[in-house]
Amino acid sequence: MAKIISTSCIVCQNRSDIFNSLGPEELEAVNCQRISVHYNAGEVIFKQGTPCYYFVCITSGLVKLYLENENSHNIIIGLARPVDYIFMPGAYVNYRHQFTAVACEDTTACLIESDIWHDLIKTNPNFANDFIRKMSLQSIELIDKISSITQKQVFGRMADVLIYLSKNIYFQDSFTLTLSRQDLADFSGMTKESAIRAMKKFKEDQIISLKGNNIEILNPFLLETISKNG
Amino acid sequence: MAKIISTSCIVCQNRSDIFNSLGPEELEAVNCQRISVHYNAGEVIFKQGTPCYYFVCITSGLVKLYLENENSHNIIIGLARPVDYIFMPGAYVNYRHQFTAVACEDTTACLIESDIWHDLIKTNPNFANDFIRKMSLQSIELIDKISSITQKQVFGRMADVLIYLSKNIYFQDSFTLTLSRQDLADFSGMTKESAIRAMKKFKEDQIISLKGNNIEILNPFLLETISKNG
DNA sequence: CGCGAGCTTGACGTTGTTCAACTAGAGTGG
DNA sequence: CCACTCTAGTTGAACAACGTCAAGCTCGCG
Repeated sequence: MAKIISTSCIVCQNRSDIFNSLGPEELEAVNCQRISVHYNAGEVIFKQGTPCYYFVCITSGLVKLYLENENSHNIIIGLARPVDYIFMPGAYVNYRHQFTAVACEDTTACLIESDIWHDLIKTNPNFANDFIRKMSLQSIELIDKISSITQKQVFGRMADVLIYLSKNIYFQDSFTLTLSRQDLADFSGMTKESAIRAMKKFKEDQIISLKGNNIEILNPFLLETISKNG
Repeated sequence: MAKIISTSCIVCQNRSDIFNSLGPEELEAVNCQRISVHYNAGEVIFKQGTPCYYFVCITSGLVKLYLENENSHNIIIGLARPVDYIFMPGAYVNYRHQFTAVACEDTTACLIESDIWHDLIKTNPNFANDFIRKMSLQSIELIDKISSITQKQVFGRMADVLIYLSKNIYFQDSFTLTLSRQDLADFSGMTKESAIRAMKKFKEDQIISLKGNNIEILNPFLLETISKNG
């Protein structure tokens, strides 16, 4: 976790889409203020329940967002990738983090003070509009997660997770997992053992190929069917 | 489902809080355009998957918002009460309803065109700010729901629902349910039978009194404990 | 080569669903 | 006014899905 040097927001290639509606002066204001940080895999970016002062924009790596529970297993409610920022519902409500963020891979992120963010919302209607759109997308993802976890059984849930990973995280049918089996389990709301058994079944049925952390979806159509039928 | 006459938004007592940041001209613009509608208990206000043109503000009654699933049971993701409006994440994304809304009691609502709403967001920063705060609250509710349903067993989940109803819907420890047992089950992500058994247990343990649809929480402290321990 | 963390597998137990039967109350038509 | 029906609620028994537990495995690393 060390501060690193990086280019200005104005020319940054890893800038989140949300900043596209900002003019050069606004971007410069963000740039002056931002803090760029490197996290090693496994390091905590922020903890559930702690105050939130910063918006976190991911410029490289992969971050898991999960709900902690002392009595029970954790549950991953989302992943954040480069060109994404981490949505923070608490930033407008109780100024607390609702969930914990941990780097799954080595990750770099820019921290942007929420004051600046709030100012931009108030002064730039397009930024506000894009922000609302992003929050809406996030709500839809949460609703999808509720639907998946409550209305489907293990195979359907695991199918959802594999589809999500290939479409929204790795952008390929074939990918090398940087999440552990425990993470997959937490993401699909089941135990590690159930996750492993579900994947084993998919492998036996030739729906995926699975060698260690290398996954290839061989039959996306069947996987979709399993996802649909629960 | 008939159009009814009602007072202007400017003096309306049942107006949603979100409108507090509007000036008289803005309120008048909303007023000119709004459509007031009465729904009988059980009537559908809008269906999951259909286009959304209106924001729905509840002025009386109670509305359940739920995810439909042909293979599986429905799941209620929220309730909307007077002085609330129904959040619609689709209004900024795909212009489709993500869930179905059905009146649990006789309900009146004002429909407000989303165009007006979008204009207000763009022209009135305070309105935008309040809207973002409301969406944030909604996200937190969804996260809480995920936490409740995935990290707790039936008793914990039912405790959550009873606490939610008393604190956020009926505003009393003693209330007459206008939701069916099936609704309670859908709200806590379990079957009707499990819901009934959980309530029966609470009754036996003197945590609640239960006569038909009349519920009184006798031991809120114990109920909180059950909620915490899952 | 040995250690340890994460992964894998099987046996078993628990939770909660499913199914089927029964009850109570509300509405309907003879 | 009384059967009749229909729906929501209730209960018990059987069953399936999934979690728990314990043991063994693999692979990277010192």
